[in-house]
Amino acid sequence: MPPAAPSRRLAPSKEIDSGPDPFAGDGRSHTSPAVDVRVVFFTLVGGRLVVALGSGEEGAPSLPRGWPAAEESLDVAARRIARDQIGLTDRYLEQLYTFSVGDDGEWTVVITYVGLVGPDAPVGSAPGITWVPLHPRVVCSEIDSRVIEYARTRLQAKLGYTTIALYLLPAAFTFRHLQSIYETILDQPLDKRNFRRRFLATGMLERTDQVSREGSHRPAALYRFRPTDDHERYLTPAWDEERP
Amino acid sequence: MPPAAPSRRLAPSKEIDSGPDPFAGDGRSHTSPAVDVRVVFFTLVGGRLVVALGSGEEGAPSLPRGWPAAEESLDVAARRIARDQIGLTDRYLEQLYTFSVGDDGEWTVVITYVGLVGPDAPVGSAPGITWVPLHPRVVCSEIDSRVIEYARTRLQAKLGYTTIALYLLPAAFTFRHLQSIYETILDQPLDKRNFRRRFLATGMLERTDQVSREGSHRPAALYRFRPTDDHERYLTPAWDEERP
DNA sequence: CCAAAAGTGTTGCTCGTACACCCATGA
DNA sequence: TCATGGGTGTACGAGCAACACTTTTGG
Repeated sequence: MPPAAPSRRLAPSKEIDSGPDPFAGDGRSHTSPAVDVRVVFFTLVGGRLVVALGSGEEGAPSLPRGWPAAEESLDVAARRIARDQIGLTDRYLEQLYTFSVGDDGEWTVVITYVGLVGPDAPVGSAPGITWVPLHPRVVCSEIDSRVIEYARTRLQAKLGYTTIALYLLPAAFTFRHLQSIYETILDQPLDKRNFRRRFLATGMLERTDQVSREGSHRPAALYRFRPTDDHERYLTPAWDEERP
Repeated sequence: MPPAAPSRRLAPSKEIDSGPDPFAGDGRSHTSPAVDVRVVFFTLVGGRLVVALGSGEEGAPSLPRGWPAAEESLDVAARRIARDQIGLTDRYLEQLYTFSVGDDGEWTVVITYVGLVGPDAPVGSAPGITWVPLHPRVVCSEIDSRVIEYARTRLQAKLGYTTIALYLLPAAFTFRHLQSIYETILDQPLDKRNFRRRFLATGMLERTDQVSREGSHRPAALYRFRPTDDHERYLTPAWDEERP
């Protein structure tokens, strides 16, 4: 790869380590970009993965977004956006990626989050939010579209080594339900017996004494996740949390 | 979990989806935080993992940092910082995490990167940069210290399912050398035969016809990585790349 | 010939996968 | 009694971990 031309030097490079001070130097009022936070919230509706979209500037669908309040932590800002715009109080939410967009003079650093909600949450009750299926295609901006696609990829990967599927389920659920979530997100069929065995082997599930009676067939036992919270968090640090 | 008190409303919450416009609303000149980019560069020196530190505001050691130039992409900014401050032109570099710090009125969004350099790079030639071992402790700010620790954790994890060790090695290396890198970073001894077999099984290595003669014992064959670049990149997208 | 690191195979176990039938229920 | 999904066990193969001795060189 070419060693990034030494020409264009918009930021002072002499300072080995001056603290960030974007208002110093040149005459411009700010060299600092805008900062916006966007959340990609998934849930499952009718066996399809759907994402929450609001309506953007000209009514075009776009990811719910906002900017952090003064000195507000990013995680808190993301949760606030989820609460105010989608109506979700507290669900799985994880930072995804940060990048900058800056073609048209609107220079913005975008911090993205992925979230998951289950059917117990009031999906559908937020005004201005529509939940749209990922297949065959989500119509939105190019950038939002790539963010959503990346979020889905990460979700898929993470399903392999965590139990975040928990967040897509109601408190009690059948094995069939659990399996269908994996099948939907991984987009491949799974063997019923192997799935059941492996999941039981983890010891994360607890069989309740209730059953699900629906349809003219044998009722299914309802399970729930054992209340050990060592799911989810894996590599993501707990920084930037809950600074009131 | 408590549903995040509805009190504190520092940012306007009425807007369902106004685009980011940090200069709107209140009378303050900017609600937008400063943005700074910090890089955590690791290498191995004498079998120890070391990190590149510059000297910060009051001469205290701190991670090399800077802020992105106007409309400069974050990845490009991180590479520029690595080049200008540490003297590394092009090495492994990956986004780590973004968080905000904002206690003292200095409100800053910090985007962190992890990088790796091998012994072929001019480590030690950059003025103002010192490479300090991670053990027993790195003396620097609390925040930088946590960033470094998280970077190390991620590096460890990633060593398991990628071949980023490649970036810590010279072009040709012995099996012992390769293994010692894994042992250093994972901080555990590995079985010589199993290690060799598994690594050979991946087909990523190529035996050269050269040997390493050092010490009064049998010379070791030198290997190199086969030039297939499907190492490293796994989940991290290629956004935000090389926008000149 | 001695020290010191390089190099090499086999075995048992664990885990994942493939696969087919009986069970309980409502209609 | 029939249709429908719920629930169960086994056998094979791949891959990983444990483990010790011979080889090649320099001094």
